[in-house]
Amino acid sequence: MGLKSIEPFPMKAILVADDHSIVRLGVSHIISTLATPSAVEEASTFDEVITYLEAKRFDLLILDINIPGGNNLQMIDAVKLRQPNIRILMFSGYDEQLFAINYMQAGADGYLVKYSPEDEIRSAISTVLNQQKYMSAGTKEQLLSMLNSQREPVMNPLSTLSGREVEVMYLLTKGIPVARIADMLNLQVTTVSTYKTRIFEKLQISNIVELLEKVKMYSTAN
Amino acid sequence: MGLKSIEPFPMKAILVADDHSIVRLGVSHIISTLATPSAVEEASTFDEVITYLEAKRFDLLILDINIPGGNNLQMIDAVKLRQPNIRILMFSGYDEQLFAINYMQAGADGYLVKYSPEDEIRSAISTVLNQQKYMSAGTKEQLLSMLNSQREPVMNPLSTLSGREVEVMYLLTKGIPVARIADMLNLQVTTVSTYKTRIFEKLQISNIVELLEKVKMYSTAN
DNA sequence: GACAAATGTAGTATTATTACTACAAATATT
DNA sequence: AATATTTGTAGTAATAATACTACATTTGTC
Repeated sequence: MGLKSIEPFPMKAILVADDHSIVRLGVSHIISTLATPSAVEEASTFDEVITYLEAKRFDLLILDINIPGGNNLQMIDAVKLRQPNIRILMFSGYDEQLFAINYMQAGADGYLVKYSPEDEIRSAISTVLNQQKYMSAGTKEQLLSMLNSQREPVMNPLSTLSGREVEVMYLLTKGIPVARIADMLNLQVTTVSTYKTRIFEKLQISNIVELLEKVKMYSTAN
Repeated sequence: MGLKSIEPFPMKAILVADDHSIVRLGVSHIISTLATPSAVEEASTFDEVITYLEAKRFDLLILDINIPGGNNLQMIDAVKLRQPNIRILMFSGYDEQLFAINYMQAGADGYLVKYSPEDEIRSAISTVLNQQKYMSAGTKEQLLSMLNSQREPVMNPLSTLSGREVEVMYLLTKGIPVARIADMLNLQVTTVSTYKTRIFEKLQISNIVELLEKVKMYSTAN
């Protein structure tokens, strides 16, 4: 701790992607309190994220699931394609652990919900920056019980949905019509319709109102 | 400006209510950069807000519309009941100007969307703190055009529905398809469809999910 | 009481959604 | 490895929902 010119901890480059500026501000603020000195850039759309990734190397991307232009699992691939070694910490507004598992499997290094206390956010960022995986206690538990007994008694029906199905399910709960979902995910309308059918089958429901009930019932109680 | 003991600007007390801790952090950070020195408290549920309000006087409440335990217009009354002179700045994740008008009419002093740039958030907070109303350009415009045509007082849009419309609306919130509603009410499908269209027009919505939100927001059930 | 607006009702034409069906690729199971 | 499921994707045909339009009653207003 003497020589100014020798940096034992090289500056880390972090990209914070969220469409809410206060969230970016909060996250940047937390980052500024980390032991690791870091330079933060901010993006508010997924396109901006891509632009940044093509212009400069980053150590970590903190990515809001709901970012405009993104909002799907393919985001992970799109990011890793540009920078295979970047760390990705998903940052989500929903407590839905469901998403967590899917994104982790798709290659994310961590999944953090926005209502997590400040300390947890800080520790999640450090953890992922240090090349480790981060998972909230709840997510970890869910993953374990999932690996453990595959025939658990009371299973969360939402967890039986596949990645794509969860994406569509989420959009459906926002009241977005099938045609527009197809558009957003670059799929045929009939494809989305197939997902919808499968979702309804798996959850044993027959309309959006029931879908909202199910989601409320099984996702809030985390 | 010499005497330490004379405070020309007394400390303001601000309560930031949002279930996302980063948002609270970001807002607190912005507040700390204001000219007005302020003491910030944080709440993450509406119950906590009430508890705070009953314990201590606040100058300003920054309130997330979607806060757990709240999420409806009655929040305003609940707050003003405890502290009639408190200023309220609504902070919302949705851009929906619809909500804005409703909350302003219900007594809020400002309505701010979360994705607003930092400067706008800062200025909104100052504005409301200084006893003025804050509105985004878009909201202002909408409000004006609304006042122009007809200045009806705080109106519950649900109460503008006719008898038949209410019947259909109710069935719709149960997730019952149009065809079956027609059956139940012994009407033609197209008739029910017409009601549905009129309901959606009156409530300014475009799908069932939004219908449920409206009903939740305005139903006195809470 | 006259005229305007709101309400209850429905038809036609168009658009959106769903039911089936299919099939390759990825996973899981034996 | 061989076989069975699940998942991601989409086409065709059928069904449901909507946009417009229309019109006779109420209901409200000057």
